Amino acid sequence: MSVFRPENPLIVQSDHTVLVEVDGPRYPAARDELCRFAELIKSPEHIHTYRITPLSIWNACAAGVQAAEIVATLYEYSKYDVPAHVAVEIRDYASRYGRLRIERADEHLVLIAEDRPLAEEICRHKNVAPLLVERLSAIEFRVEAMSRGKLKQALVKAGYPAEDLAGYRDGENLKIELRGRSLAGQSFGLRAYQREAAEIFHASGAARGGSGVIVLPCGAGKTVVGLACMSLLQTSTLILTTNVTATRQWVSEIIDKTTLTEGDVGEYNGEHKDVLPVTVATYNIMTWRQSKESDFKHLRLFDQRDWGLIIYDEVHLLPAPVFQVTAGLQARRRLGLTATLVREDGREDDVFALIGPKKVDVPWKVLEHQGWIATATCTEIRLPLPPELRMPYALADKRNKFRVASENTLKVKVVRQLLELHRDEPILIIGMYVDQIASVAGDLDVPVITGTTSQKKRDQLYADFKAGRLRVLAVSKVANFAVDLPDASVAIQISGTFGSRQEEAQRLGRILRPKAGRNQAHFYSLVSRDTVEQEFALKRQLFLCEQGYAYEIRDGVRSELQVG
DNA sequence: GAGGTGGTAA
DNA sequence: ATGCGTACCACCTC
Repeated sequence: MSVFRPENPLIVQSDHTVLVEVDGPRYPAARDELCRFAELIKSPEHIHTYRITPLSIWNACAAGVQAAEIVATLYEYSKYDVPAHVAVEIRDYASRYGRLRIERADEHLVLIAEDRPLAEEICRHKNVAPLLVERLSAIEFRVEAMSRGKLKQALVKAGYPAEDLAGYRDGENLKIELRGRSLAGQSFGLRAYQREAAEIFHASGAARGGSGVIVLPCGAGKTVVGLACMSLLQTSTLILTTNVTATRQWVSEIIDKTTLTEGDVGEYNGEHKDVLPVTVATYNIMTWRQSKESDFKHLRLFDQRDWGLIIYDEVHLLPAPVFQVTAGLQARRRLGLTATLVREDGREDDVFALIGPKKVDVPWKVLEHQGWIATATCTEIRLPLPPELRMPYALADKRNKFRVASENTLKVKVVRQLLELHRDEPILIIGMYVDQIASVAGDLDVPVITGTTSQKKRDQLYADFKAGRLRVLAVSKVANFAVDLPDASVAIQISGTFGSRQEEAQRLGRILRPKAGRNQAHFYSLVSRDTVEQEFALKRQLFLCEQGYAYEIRDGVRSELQVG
C-alpha cells in the first residue's frame, strides 16, 4: 500500500534525484538533513532539486553519517513511498566506503581490505595494481608512503574509496590568534557561518579524516575561514595560491587579522623565496622545473619546514599534473577552499581523493538572504552580428565562429550604453580575447589589465579604482582569480571561455562583495544572437541558475536599456 | 622572450 | 557512450 503524506516536503525519485518543496513548515529541517548527503542541483523559487550520487554519499560517510540515517531521513520527510531500489543503492554506495582502509606501518603504508573477494578485486584493477608493492596477507598490501594520494585517487575511480587512517604530522607549533580589531582599527569578528565552517573542519580533523574542502561563494570571506582554521590548529602553515596577487592578498590579510607579524609570514614566488612559519606560495612555482628532465626543485619547500597544515586556495583548479606532484603531501593536514567544485572535465572526484571530502557548502542564495553578499541581477543582452561580419562568420569553422561572434564589433555600443546607464557605479569590463579587450577599452578610453600587465601597473590601477579615481576598468582572464581585484558593482562580460560554468560564477563573484546602500550588483553578458556564442552562453549560465540566479534576456542595440 | 602550464572543445 | 590525444588562447616563472 502506498503512502501519501502531503505535509512532507520531499519527493524521492527513482533516478536518484530528490525534489524539495520550499514553502512547507518541514522544509528547513528536511533541507538541513538532505544537504548532508545530496548535491544541490538547482534551486529556483519553489521546488529545489538534489541528487544522490556515490560521491555525495561518500562525502556523508566521511562526515560520519550512517546509511541507515540517510534512508531514515528520506522516509521521515518523504511525501510518497521512497523507491525501494534507491534505499538499496544508498546502502550499497555507503557500504563501499570504509571497506578499504589505509593505515601506517613504520615507514610505509598498508592497504587493508575488509575481505578476500574485495582484496582480489582491487589488486586486479588496472590502475590500482601498480601501486601495490607487495602482498602481505590475504587482505593486506604494502604501499609506498608517497603513493598515498595516487592510491586514493585510483580507488575512488574504481568505486571503492578508502578510509585514510594513516594520520598526519602535527607540524611545528605556531601561536596564532585572530585579532578583534584590524590594524586600521576596524573591529573584526568571524561571521556565524565562517566560525561554523572552521569548527567543522577542525572537529573532523581531530579523529579521522583531517582534511577536506570548504565551499563558500565568492566574496563570502574564504580567506578569513582559512585564518580561523589556522588559529584552531595552531601550527605552521603552507598556503598555495594561483598567482602572485593572491599571494600578497593572503599575506596582508594574515598580518591584518591575526596576531602574526611580518616576521612570521613569508612569500615564496619568483621574486621572494622566504620560508617562514606561515609561507604563501603559488601553485605555479611548485611545478616549475628547468627542463622536462629536471626535478621539481621547488617541491623541497614542502620539506623545508614541518608544516602542520597546507591550504589550497581555489582548490577546484588544482590542476591534474599538479595533483600528481602534490599527491605526495598526503601526510599533511589539508584544507581546500573554493567557490564551486564544478569542472567541465568532471574531475571533482580527484579533489575528493587528494584533498578530502567536502565538509561545508553554503549556497549562494543563503548568504544573499543574510546580506553577506550583494543581491545580483543577471542580464544577457543579445545583439545581432553586423553585416560585415556575417560572411566571415558563415565561412568560419566552429571554433572561429565562436571567436567572430565573441568579437562582434557592435558590443562596444552596448557597453557604452551600460556605462551611461550606471554612470555613478564602479564597473568592470571582462573579456577573454586580449585583442578585443584592448580594442573596446581603446574606443572607450579605459585602462586594461591583462596577463602581460606588470605587477606595478596592476597595483597602481587597482589603487586608483579602489579610491574612485578610476571608475571603469577592463580586464582579461586575469580577473578570474585575482583576489584583490577591487570591488565593483557592475560587471560587463564581452566574451568568455566557451562553456565554462566555473568562469561565469567567478565573474559574477567579482561584484558580490556587500555594497553600501542598496547592496545591489548588476551582471551583464553580451552575446551575438543566433550564433554559437548564444549556445555557449546558455551553458555558462547553468551553475548560477542552479544557485538560484535567473538571467533576464534583453535585446541590445534596438531598445533602450534600463536598470533592472 | 622562451618554455611550460591549464581549461575547454570536438 | 566514453576515453584520449590535439588545438587554441591566455597566464606564470625565469
